[in-house]
Amino acid sequence: MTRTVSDSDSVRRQNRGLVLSALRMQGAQSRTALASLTGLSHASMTAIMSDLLSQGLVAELIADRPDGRARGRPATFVNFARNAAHAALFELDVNRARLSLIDYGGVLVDRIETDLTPTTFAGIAPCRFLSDRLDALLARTPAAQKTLRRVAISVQGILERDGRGLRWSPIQHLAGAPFATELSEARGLPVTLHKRGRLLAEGARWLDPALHEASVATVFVGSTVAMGVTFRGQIMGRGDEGATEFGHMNHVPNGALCRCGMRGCIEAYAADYAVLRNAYSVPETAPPAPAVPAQQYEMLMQRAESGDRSATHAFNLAGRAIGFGLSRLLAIYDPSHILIVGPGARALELMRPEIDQAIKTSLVGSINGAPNIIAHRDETEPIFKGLLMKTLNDIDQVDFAPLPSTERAGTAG
Amino acid sequence: MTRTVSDSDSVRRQNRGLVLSALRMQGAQSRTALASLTGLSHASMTAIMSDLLSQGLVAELIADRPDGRARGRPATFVNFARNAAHAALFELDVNRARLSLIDYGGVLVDRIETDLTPTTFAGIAPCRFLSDRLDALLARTPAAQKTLRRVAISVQGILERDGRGLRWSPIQHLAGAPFATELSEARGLPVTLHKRGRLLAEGARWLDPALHEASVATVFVGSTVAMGVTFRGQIMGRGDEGATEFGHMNHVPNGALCRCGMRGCIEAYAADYAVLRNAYSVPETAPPAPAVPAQQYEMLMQRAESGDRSATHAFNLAGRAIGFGLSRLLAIYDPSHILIVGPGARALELMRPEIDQAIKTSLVGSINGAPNIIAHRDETEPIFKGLLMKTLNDIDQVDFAPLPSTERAGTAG
DNA sequence: CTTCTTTTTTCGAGCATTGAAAATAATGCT
DNA sequence: AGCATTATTTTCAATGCTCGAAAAAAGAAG
Repeated sequence: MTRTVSDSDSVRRQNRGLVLSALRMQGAQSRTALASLTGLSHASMTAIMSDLLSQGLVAELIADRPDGRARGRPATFVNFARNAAHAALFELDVNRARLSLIDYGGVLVDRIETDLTPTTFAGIAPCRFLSDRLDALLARTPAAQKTLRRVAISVQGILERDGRGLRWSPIQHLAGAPFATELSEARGLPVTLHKRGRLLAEGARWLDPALHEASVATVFVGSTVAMGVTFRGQIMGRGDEGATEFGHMNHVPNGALCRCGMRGCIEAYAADYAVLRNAYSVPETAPPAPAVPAQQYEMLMQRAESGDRSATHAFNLAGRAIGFGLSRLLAIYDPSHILIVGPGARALELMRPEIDQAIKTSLVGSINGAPNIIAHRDETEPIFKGLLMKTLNDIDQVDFAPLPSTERAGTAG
Repeated sequence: MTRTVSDSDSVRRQNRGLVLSALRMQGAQSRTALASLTGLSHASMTAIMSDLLSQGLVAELIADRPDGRARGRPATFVNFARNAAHAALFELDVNRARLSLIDYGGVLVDRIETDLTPTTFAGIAPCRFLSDRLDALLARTPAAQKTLRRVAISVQGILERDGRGLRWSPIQHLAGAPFATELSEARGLPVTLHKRGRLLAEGARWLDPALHEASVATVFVGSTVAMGVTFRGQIMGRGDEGATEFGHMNHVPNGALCRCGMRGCIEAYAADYAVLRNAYSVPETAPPAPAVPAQQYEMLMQRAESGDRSATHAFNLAGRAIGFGLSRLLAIYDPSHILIVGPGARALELMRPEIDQAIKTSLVGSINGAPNIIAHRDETEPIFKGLLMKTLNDIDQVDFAPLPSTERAGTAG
């Protein structure tokens, strides 16, 4: 249970959070619209909004858009004050690092990309690498230096239980390095680490509003296989839950060699390197390629789509691995939707027959029916969007929340 | 998200719930003790307690136990008023139905047991069956008739999404029958259906206080294989989440025939009938026995414990199935403890080597280390305890909660 | 210039929490 | 027996939040 005492302060926080969420979700709104969106009374809306305005978190928009037939008093829209805060978002991948600067309104301000190789972090300490990019980014937008409140990093792998480091990562030389803590101390800013799967879960809700309240498993298929889950629109827990190691769920005991060093993982059948390996009849115990060029993977899909036998076979094996993984997932957690994202999403139709077949062999799949499996063809947006929304939400609810008391709009004195 | 507006009413409910939970967990307490247990101020404690007293939910105990060296004003202990409510709890099993009458204090008042056969519910409608037992029970304790507030039923199988019925159940002729709704209408009482796995999750927290805040997967091994999960002391969702179909997770494609009709389920290797089948070298595609006498299962364990080859082999196969199931579970959800309960708990040591072996082959198991696997030798208590606590909690928070306003202790007039 | 319409703010009431002070109820010492 | 001591409960006044209703504000329509 671990519930905690509730008082009038927690009431205000709850309702303030409600308002901010509504604003994040629906964009600029009038106070009246927000009141009905959140269910709060107009009176409370006024009070909360005057708090937010005096804190500088939101700003009133000038009604430059008189939409013709407006009868009564025109509504003043409010929205996030873009300059109230900035955040730096790193996305670390096996072969690329991307750093984005966003403002409090969620707008992308600037972006830097850097290629990574398996030896990058052997040559430079991860903290140093990140710090350098951050300097470069801030040099181009000096105004953001003062308002930068958070650094968030998307990583792959297994996090420490305290979320401050990595126990294992497919990105070489990253595990064990306390770069988040170091960077945090060097900059005097909160630096958070986010497992990719968790961000997939977060991002999926924002990609398709219809899924915002649903239970969704989002599967990334590409250089790795990852999964995040939401449960009726919520992500379990505060930490890095909602993330799974789906890609490293065992598919076949003692099976194909995975990049993680284990054998028989789903990833070892369904990630790009695995499909490639199978398409070219390389023994499945051969060491996985460190990185597969996007073109090569694309070409393989084309070959399979045009009927090439060995390519088709490779995608069938991938589908079978994912299918049995999903079938096993269903025994534990039964989502209403399964979203496939990443480069491999394009190959869903190649894999679907095997996926369907595998799900049919499970009790839950056959009783409850297979969930909707949908491809979302977008390699990075779910992760970026998830990272962005998670970070803005942290700023909303953590950084800007604990102000103890605020002066109300002057009570006539 | 789906959060809702908070007001002073929700504050009171939250804190009231806190007090009741503390009382359920720790037993009779003084107001002062409850205040420090919940974190509420003494003043609030007085207010909440006078609410509860005037509603008749709790009663003050007469301090019949003057414990010697008590210095100041002696504390008056409060506890649940046992006669404030009663509940009837059905536990439906493949071969037994048990009905317990409990009071609001959680004390078992009376109990009726009935054997079931695969044809029981072919001969009598489930609603009728339940209603008859309930009449018999109430006839023996007429005082409970007026205060009976809820009927709760523990079942096995897959529930409808609305939780009002069963889609599938190993108990013959139970799926599809709307007995919960019928019984509810016939009696004018709320009747709730609970999946066994969910109750395992609920019950595990109460069996061992140390696990109350942990993430636990509780596995029942016996005539079926079931699992419930808690996450940092919480059970996901309001409905029947927290339950899984672990027993029907696929272990080997196209493998042994399961009672559910599918092939290769974990249950088809690890339930009592499966171990029996393997120990006697019956083909694994042979139809499962409808029910295995407890004695026969016990004997099998004894044989294995004393070294009998075929018996040992059968338990090894069971361990392997459970082990791979757990290894696959770990990829999705990583509990700190795994509790094995039910008749098969005694066989844990026979299965442990294979379980450990299987977990070692998974990435999460090898990075994070295997979770603590503990046997809890108690066939029915986790389920009963879970059903009891869940139902009492429902009475606390649902039945007794929505009273709109209560008179405070008279403000000097 | 007045009337209508819609949005926003103000006002008073109601509730729940809290810390501090007061009341209560027993024991221990003189 | 009487008074000091000690621990538990209750009372009191202050604070903060929400809410409904009424008032104020800001344009559009006639």
